[in-house]
Amino acid sequence: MTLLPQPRKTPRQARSQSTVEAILDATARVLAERGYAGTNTNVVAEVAGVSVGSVYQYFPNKDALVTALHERHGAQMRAVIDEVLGTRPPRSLRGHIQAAVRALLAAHQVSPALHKVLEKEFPFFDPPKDQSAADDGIFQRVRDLLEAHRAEIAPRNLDLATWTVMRVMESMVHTAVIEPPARFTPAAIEGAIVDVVMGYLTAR
Amino acid sequence: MTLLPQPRKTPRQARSQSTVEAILDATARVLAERGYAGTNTNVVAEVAGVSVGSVYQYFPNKDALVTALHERHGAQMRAVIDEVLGTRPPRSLRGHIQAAVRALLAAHQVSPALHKVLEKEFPFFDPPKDQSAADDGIFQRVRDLLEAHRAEIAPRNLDLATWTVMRVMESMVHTAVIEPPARFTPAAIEGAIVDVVMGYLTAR
Amino acid sequence: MTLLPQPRKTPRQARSQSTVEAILDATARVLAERGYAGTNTNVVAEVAGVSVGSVYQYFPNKDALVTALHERHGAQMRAVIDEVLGTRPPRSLRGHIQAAVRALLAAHQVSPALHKVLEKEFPFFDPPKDQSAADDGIFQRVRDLLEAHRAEIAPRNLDLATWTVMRVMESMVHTAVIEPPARFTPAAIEGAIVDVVMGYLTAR
Amino acid sequence: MTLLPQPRKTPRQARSQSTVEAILDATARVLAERGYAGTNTNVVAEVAGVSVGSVYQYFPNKDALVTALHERHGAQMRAVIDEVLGTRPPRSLRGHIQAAVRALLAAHQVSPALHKVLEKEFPFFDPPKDQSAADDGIFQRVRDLLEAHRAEIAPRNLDLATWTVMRVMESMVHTAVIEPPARFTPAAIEGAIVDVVMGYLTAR
DNA sequence: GATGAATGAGATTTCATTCAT
DNA sequence: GATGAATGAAATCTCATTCAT
Repeated sequence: MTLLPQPRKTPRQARSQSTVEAILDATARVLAERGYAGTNTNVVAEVAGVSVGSVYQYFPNKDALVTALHERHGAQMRAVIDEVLGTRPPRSLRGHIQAAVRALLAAHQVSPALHKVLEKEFPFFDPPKDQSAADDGIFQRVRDLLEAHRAEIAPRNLDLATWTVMRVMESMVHTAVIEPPARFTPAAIEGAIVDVVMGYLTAR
Repeated sequence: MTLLPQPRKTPRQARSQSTVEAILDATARVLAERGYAGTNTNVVAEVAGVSVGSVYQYFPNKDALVTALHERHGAQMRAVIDEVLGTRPPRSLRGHIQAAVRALLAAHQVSPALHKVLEKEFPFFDPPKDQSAADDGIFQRVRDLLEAHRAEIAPRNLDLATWTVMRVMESMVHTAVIEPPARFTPAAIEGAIVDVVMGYLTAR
Repeated sequence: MTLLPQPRKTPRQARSQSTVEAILDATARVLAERGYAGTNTNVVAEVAGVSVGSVYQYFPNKDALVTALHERHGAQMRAVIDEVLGTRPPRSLRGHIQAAVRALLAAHQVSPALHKVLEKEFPFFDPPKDQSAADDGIFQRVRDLLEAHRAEIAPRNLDLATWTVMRVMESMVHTAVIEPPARFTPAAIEGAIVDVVMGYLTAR
Repeated sequence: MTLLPQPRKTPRQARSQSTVEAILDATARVLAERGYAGTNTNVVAEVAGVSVGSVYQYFPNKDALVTALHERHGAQMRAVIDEVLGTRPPRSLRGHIQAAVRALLAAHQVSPALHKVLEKEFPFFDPPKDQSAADDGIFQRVRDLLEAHRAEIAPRNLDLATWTVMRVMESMVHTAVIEPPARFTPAAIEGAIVDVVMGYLTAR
């Protein structure tokens, strides 16, 4: 695959900081409203209230915009998980899983249209989950949780279990956001996701 | 929602049949190699060894190409599931789930790159889950399986359980294909997916 | 340095042959009238009476246009020399040199403005004179001439003499075309160039 | 013809002096490395280690940069010739020509890449040969040389001879720098250039 | 039916220049 | 004086689609 497009330069002055924010926010809005194909740098610049040139001042090309948004989204999701699992006093295993699923679902409700585009249209810019340092942190968090409840859980390979739990949560949340089935209530879906994770962890 | 783009005409002659096949195969290859954004009708025509004009003879526009490809893929996946679940003599519940997961994973090994593109773009039980007859068929197959094992399974809402099982299988197979974690063997991953489904179904 | 930009595809049909000609002629006119900086693909297309797309059908980028023109120019100049030196019955050495200089100067009078641009603005696209096969032919022609008059000429290294004669003729013709000094008549300049070449060849 | 772009202001302070030098040096480097088309003010500023704004402090526009550079180069070349021809005690005619050719070739070895760009763009005895006082000076120097050796030389029109000698030297030095033929040694090439000039001057 | 040259709207991208800080 | 973020006109280039042959 190709390298992830990188931001062209890191802004130092306050003015450009806010320009970058404005550009990313505009990208999010345009992407959510018009999809990837309908998104172009001129519209992004216009919505951001800057000139096209400014977009290219900070992002070498269109895809770098989407990549940056992806990263921002990933960071937000990681923060959500991190906060939920770091709760004191500690909850039960099911309590933690449920809280995490609920928080993830909630985080995706903010701008479901954006997430649809982001998750559906950009397989290739998804930074590989395996090596990223940021992801390692969250991996460790989840692993610690399983370790703390080792007595209750069935899977013996904790690394594999951690990977599986994370992937199930992530992919099921995406599924629920991208193709919400009309016949089931959000609560029912949330419950199902929690049941899947708990079923796996506490299997007979 | 707009209607799905339809093939412009249904070819009858053998020559046209093979032209359509060649175009679809080329679309698959190009999509796999260059991603959605990098795919264009001229390249597809070239790879297919036909002229652009011929592509437009059979497909009204670019999206119809991808749609048709996706339908072909969906049909293949449905056939796989259909065959596995229709096995006589019947297997155990776990036997069926395991066979289905294994068959899906195997089907995806043929051209993982293509599936990466195709399934992020369109989950493979598409088109639109709720109405499609084809999907209903597979949904019913899975529901029948759960019904037959109703005594062994925990979830009481069979519709929700069917949806959940299908989504978990689909999304986890995608995950395994799209971001195969190097540290786990394919067999371990397959086992984990089966454990997730079975854990959910046979929770305490 | 970088590779020379190559034509994107070689046209086969008669229609596209004439399109390519039209594009090159338009490039020549625009380049002559507006210089390199003032030349852009849209104007070239417009002057050629085709769409921009057609320009890019045959030339991968703007520079390829200029390169192609360069090559056409080089081929024309080589043809001129070739014809002059191939004359029967053979002239005297001075007769040949004078005919060649005169022919080169005449060839450059057709579109001096174009040649100014072509020679002044495009150092890097000048195909290296040393290895090119086309140039070898002309080199040999000149060398044969010197060989035939070996008795009359001073330089003993015929290869070096050939190179020197060719370079002097070429560069002095360019100089005369690009910066014609107002105080000397064309005939005087032509005479001076011939004197330079002959002086070198028949030095004491 | 338009007037040559002039530097916006003449810097007096030492700091400004060195800024201007830095900008010109950067222009030279960028021009040498990326050619005229690849040169832009932002890159020049960056390489010079100053801001774009500072470039515009001293040069009204991009072309003024190249013009200034060219003037610097021309002045250097003129100084070289001037020094060589002003030598005391006087040498023979051939001695002077040879010294001039050698000095010019040496001066060009410093940064051949820069000279490739610069001199195709602007011959080094520019700006406009006919009027410029600076050029008149060097023209006069050469003319004086020929005058001093009038008895030995063939051409009777000394103005034309001076023009011719200057153009031959200039264009052959360019050729030698821009397309150095690998099969001839630098000494052989230098010899050939001297032979050309001397052959012309001392023809039978 | 098949071809592929031609189209041209519209996208991406560049860069000389300005001007608020 | 110096800075460099911002500008935006104008350039380059792409590609879905058409249609004469």
